[in-house]
Amino acid sequence: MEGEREEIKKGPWKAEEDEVLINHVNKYGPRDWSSIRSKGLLQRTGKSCRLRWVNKLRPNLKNGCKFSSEEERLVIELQAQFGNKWARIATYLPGRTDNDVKNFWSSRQKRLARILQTPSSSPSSSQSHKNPGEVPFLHDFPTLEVPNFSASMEEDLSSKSSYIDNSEMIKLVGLPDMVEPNLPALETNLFQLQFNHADQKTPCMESQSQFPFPHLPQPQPALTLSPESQELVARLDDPNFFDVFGDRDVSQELGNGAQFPVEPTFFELESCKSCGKRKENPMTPDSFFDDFPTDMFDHMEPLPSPSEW
DNA sequence: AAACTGCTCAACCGCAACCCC
DNA sequence: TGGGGTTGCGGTTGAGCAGTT
Repeated sequence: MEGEREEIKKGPWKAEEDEVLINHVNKYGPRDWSSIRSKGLLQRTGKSCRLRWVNKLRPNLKNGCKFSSEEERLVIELQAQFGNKWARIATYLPGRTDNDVKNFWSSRQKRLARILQTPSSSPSSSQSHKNPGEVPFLHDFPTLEVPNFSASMEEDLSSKSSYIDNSEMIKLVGLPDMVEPNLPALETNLFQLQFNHADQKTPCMESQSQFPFPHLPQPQPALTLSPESQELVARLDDPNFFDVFGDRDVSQELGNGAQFPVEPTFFELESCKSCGKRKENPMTPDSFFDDFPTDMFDHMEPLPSPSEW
């Protein structure tokens, strides 16, 4: 109880504090956090010191870099696989912390929740969601239907013995894969894709390339689409495809029973995220996708969170 | 140009697991 | 083996920034 009398400093860290913390880690390694305070080095809790180190001071962190499209993909897929196990997910993203992943995911959730808000829904609905890892908007928007192709894929996949686990596969499949169904094994092409668009990358991509992504826990097999899904994919190229949505309000459309909200394409995300700006063109296919929440599909699975498995 | 809105990021809190005595 | 201390994790919050109106 003595310790409580000592003032515990909170709030933003100063450079001097960082320096002290770094020195401590250099001497003793990233441990004994509580001893930093007991030795009087810093008036911070061990917890706070650890957090500061892990989130900001640790070497090889990609501070200030937006998530690349590959990273986004990984997060989406790993979240579907592991649930809100941010620390675990972060281990697959070199240079990213669990906090980064958490923040990334939660901002996507917020964005999506806001986009899906209909006039009839309670304005506070998006704020009342206690668990961002779940699918709040599905509860709030009962008329939002699970996309047909997803359901059909479920059936389709369940009949294919090559898939490890039906429910898991459904979660792992992202639309970019469907848009580029001919991509062979995704994981093996990850870097190729990355380098193909290296000129659009933020500088931090260079450092990213120094840290090859470790293998995903479960490699994605080449995607096989159900006939319905393939038809849907084919329609993405159809100019009339966009007539389905036209200039209608997306949220209203969803409220009437969603057609099939579509995740931005891989390359759309690429150009959008890396430059950090939205496209101006009002209704190009790209901007069209841009107006959709990028994670709309990520939450369609009716299954409980994988963390409950 | 100012006000407003949304987004990102850093940090805190509570809880649970782990470790050590 | 139990208790206290430490560490790790996930959820949440708030400040500051950027974009939009």
